[in-house]
Parts: sequence; structure tokens; C-alpha cells
Amino acid sequence: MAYKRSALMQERLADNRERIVRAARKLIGAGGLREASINAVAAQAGLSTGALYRYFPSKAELFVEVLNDAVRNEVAILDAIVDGEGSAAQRLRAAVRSFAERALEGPHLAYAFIAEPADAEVDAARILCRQQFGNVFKRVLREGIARGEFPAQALDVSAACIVGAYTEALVRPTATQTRRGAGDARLVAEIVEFCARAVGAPLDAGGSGKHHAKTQRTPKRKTA
Amino acid sequence: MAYKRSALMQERLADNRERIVRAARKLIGAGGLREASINAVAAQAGLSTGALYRYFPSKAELFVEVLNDAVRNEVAILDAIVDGEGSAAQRLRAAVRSFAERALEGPHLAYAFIAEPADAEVDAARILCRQQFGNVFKRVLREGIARGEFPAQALDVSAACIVGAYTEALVRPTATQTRRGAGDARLVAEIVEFCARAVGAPLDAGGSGKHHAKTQRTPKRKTA
DNA sequence: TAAATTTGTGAAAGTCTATTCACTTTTGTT
DNA sequence: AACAAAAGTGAATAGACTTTCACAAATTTA
Repeated sequence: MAYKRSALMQERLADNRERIVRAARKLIGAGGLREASINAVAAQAGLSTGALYRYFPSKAELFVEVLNDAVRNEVAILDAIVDGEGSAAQRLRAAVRSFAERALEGPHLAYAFIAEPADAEVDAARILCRQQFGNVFKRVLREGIARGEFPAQALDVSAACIVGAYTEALVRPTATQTRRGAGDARLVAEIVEFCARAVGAPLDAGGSGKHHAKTQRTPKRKTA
Repeated sequence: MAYKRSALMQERLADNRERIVRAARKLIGAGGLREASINAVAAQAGLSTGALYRYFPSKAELFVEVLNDAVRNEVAILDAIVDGEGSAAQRLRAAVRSFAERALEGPHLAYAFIAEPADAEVDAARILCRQQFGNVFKRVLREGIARGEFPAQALDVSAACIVGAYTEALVRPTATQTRRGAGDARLVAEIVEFCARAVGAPLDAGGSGKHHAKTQRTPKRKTA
């Protein structure tokens, strides 16, 4: 009779797949794509190299999945912020801050996902991801402009500039091995204000942008 | 008696070296680091692979030299603009515009130099280069703030954001295979205004930033 | 428990490219 | 011209990977 996977087996397979993805994400987060060789990923996941190929046809496809997972998660968070309460300026600030804070938690991951190139295949996926980030910002911008909060501007250019601005500002210190923790809050605050000014948002009601009511709490990265 | 290189030979060797560097730059410009294999560079330079190693000890060192050459050239241009006439805001705009325009001429080159990672060695060199770009912008910012043209802000963060903003805005369309030429002027103008607003510069006297006096002509990339 | 089928293993094969090196050609000295 | 030294060649080497595959272990059916 035909072979049928038991429920338990189903679960174990799904679990393996999950563990592979997580292993890859962890390694990328720790040391960029450079550190995430197939062997390393397999070892980290507690499987043999060969087994990996039962779950993913190639390294590239594995990475694309890792990328998409992470971005889906990220975009969901940003979406929630952008579709939330408050003025467009407030929401824009909250979105930038949220993204920046999480990026600082896993700098290599952010870098790998936004900038570090790999196969053509992965690159293609990444471009779509960047656009997804851009789209979130475009939404707030469009709304802010419609409401008269921001001056008229090219949405796509501004959105791309925002993504680029904080990417660079976040990645540079990473590369320079700057000590973590200390100046992070200030760094994030400055990036937020840079972006706010850039889109022509009015000054933050709370003052200089350093000590103001925390309108939106930044959720932690999903762990499940 | 000891071997002594004739003047003619000296010249030819120097010429070869130069040709290798140019070949590498050309290939990188055409298709990024990916396309610039040692074999390809050698062929493009009209030499054998082996010969290349008489001029450079490794691929990484060759790339570092290409990078430094290009950046030195670029920074010199920006320096001239930043140390020139006019308000800080005008000079900042001119610098961003100049950089953006030249980057659009060789998009892959700009990308490879600013973002595309390679060996640790090349990466290290690139970080220094980015800082050099950042320093130029920091100078205008500091001056503008001192003069009361711009509000107080973290120089290093703003400078990094500027570099990041136009990098992303310039690179994204490249990756997306957008048609060149048509929207370029608009793209550059929008990026310039984004950065100007971001540092808190007053509105451009010339209006929306699209049709205004060309205060500073952008020099072409050096060809010699 | 035996046969059938799927899953897991890890050494070996395949791939891609930087680097080397035995050899040829060219250049400089006597 | 004859010899020494340097520059140039490109096939072979080398190393770091991904990917495969013959085989072992585990799981499902009868």
C-alpha cells in the first residue's frame, strides 16, 4: 500500500525545515552571508549537509525563504505602525524608529537583507523586499502630503532615500565596530529626525526629538 | 652589471599598471565586482593572468587601488564644490547633485564602491572611503550650522544619512533596470531636495528645485 | 517481523576562480 | 652576438564552496 506520513513524522519534517531556516537566519545575523555556508547551516540545524537538500533545492532558495520570512515579519510591524493612530509625521517617525531599533539588534542581518549581494536569484528577491519597505513609507508620505502635513515630493524617491539613509547610518557604525548600546538611543533619535526633516514634517511637538512621549512602542522581533 | 630599466621600459610598465587599473574600473563599472574576475581584467588590459601578479600581489589589493583612485578623484571634486562660493545650503545642494549625476553615469561603479562587499580587505578600504565622503558633507554641515543656516544636528549621522539616501535612491532604479536618461534629471533634483530638507536647509531660492540657476557645473569624470 | 519506502549521512564529485610556476619572449649588459 | 635578468604566458594547481550519491538508518505497511 502507498506510504503515508504519520502525523508525528509530518511534524518532525516541518520542524526540521523550520530549524534550517532559523539556523540560516541566526548565522546570517551573526556574521553575514559569508558565515552562512551550507555546511555551517546544516551543522547549526543539527542535520547533515545532504539532508538540507531534501528541504531546499539550493542554497539560493533557502536564502530567499529566510529573506522573505524576515521581511514579511518586518513589513507587518511597519504596516501596523503606519496604519495606526496619529498624524502622518508621528507615524513616520515611529516607523523609522521601530525599524532602526530592530536593525540595531541584529546589524548583520539587516545588512545582509538590505545590501549584501549574493546570487542573482537572491538579489532579485531582495529588490522586491526593498520595494516592500519603500511601499510602507510611500503610504505615510502620500497621506501626509494629502493632509498638507508634508510638502509635495516624489514619493518613490523620498521612500528610497529614507530606506537608504537609515541603512547607511545604521550599517556604518556596525562596520566600524562601534561599541553597542551606549549611543544607540541617540543614533536612532538623530536618524528619525533626519528623516522627519527630510520629508518636510513639522518639528516634533515633544521638543528636540530626544525626550518625548513614546507614542508607539517598538515590538520585539518575533521569536517563534 | 646590474640590470637597469630603460626609460622606455619604465614607461611601458607604468602604462601597463595604469591599464590594469583602468580595465578593472571599466569592468566593475559595466557589471559590478561580479564581472571583474582576474582573467577578465587581464584580458581587458591586454595582458595574461600571470602578468597581472607582477603588478599587484592579489586581486584584493588591485581593487583597493581602484577604489582609492576613484574616491580620491571624487572627493577632490566634492571638496572643490564645498570649499567654493555661496551659502552652505547652496554648496550642499551642489555637492549632492554633482555626486548623484556622476553616479548615474556609472551606476555599477558607484554601487560597487559604496555598497557591494568583497573581501574583508576591500571592505575595510571601502569603509574609509565612505568616511571620506561623509567628511566632506560634515564640513558643509558644520559651517551651515555655525552660520545659523541649518538647525543643530549630529554631523556624523546626518552625513551618513545623506550618503545612504542618495546611494539607495540611485542604486534602486539601477537594479530595477529602469530606462536611463529620461527621468534622471528629475531623480537628481528630488534627491537634492530631499537632502536639503533633511539637514533643515531653507527652501531653494529658485523655486521647487527643478528649474533654477545652475550655480555649480558638475565636472565630468576624469578620463586621463 | 519482513518488505517497501522515505529520510539522513558524509565523503566524494563538481564548480568556480584566484594564484602559481615552468617555460618563452623580451630587454639590458658586455 | 652571447649572456644575464626581467617580463609575459597560460595551463596546471589550489582552496573553498555547493551539490550529489551510494549507502545506512528509520519509518510505514502487510
